[in-house]
Amino acid sequence: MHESKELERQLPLALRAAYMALHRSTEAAFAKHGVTADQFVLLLTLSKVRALTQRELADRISSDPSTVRAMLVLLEKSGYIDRDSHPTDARAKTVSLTVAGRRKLRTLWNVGQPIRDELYGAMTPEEAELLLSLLRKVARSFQQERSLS
Amino acid sequence: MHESKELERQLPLALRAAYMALHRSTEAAFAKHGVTADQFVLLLTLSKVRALTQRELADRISSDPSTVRAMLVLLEKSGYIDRDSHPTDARAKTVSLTVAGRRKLRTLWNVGQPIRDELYGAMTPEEAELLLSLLRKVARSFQQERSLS
DNA sequence: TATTGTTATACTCTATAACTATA
DNA sequence: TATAGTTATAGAGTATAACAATA
Repeated sequence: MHESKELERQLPLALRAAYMALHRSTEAAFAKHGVTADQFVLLLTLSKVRALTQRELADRISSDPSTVRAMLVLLEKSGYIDRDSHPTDARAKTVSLTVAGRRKLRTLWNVGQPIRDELYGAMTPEEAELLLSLLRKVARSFQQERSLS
Repeated sequence: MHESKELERQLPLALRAAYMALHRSTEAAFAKHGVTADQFVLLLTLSKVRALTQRELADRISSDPSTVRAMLVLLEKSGYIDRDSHPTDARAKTVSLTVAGRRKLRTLWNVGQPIRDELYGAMTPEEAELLLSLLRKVARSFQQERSLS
């Protein structure tokens, strides 16, 4: 009873603190490479598929079309992504990595390796697996709430 | 071997997705109350102690003095916090909640209850406890890295 | 009618560097 | 010398609303 009241307060703050720590480390590591942590997430998301529309991209990185556009404009200026007209939907644009974008992503992946080592060094593989599944439960619980409205 | 490579990629993204989902829900819930999710975290942090300096506050909410100052200026304008000169250190200021700030925090706590219900509804109390301890391990692993520099 | 993307706009958070005052 | 806070400044993400073109 009493413990759970405390837990209730601490879990959201702990989630924030853990993310902030990760985000800050990533931001610092990427600073000299001219890419933000969020831009890295966008590039990484693009690398897993051939191409996405801006709307799909916004959903996947937990953002919105307006924000994604602002990020894409910056990334396009840096030459890391292309925006082409969609083959079947004339309203949409397909976003994809350029060759330079793929190369940059490989560099960033290596730059971020010490951060991931730090992360996984703090727990066993079993704990990491468990954490992953719990985090997904958390994300899913809010997505359901979102789709209700 | 191969699974762990995938896990390695997914855990940071899952942490981000979970936090973003929480943050977005919180932001939406607080929007009509004129307070951001980050300001709520600041108020909540202040509520747990009598008073803090701006430097201490920055550390506790995983931020920096400049950002904290910007937030405090807004919160002071809204009448939720006071900044008084520190009793023994003339350089420092002590930040504390006003009566209005405490009242606002109570309101915000209630407004946020459905979000926490959503969060805890997605898992058992044991899982919540486990998630909390794993998130703390994550945060601690990066704090150590930080203090080395 | 609904959806994709754009544009304009405003706000918040972030972060660095130079600075003052104090320890 | 180091630290607490301020200030100026710039940039990046967030988000809403109005809009055009298309489905």
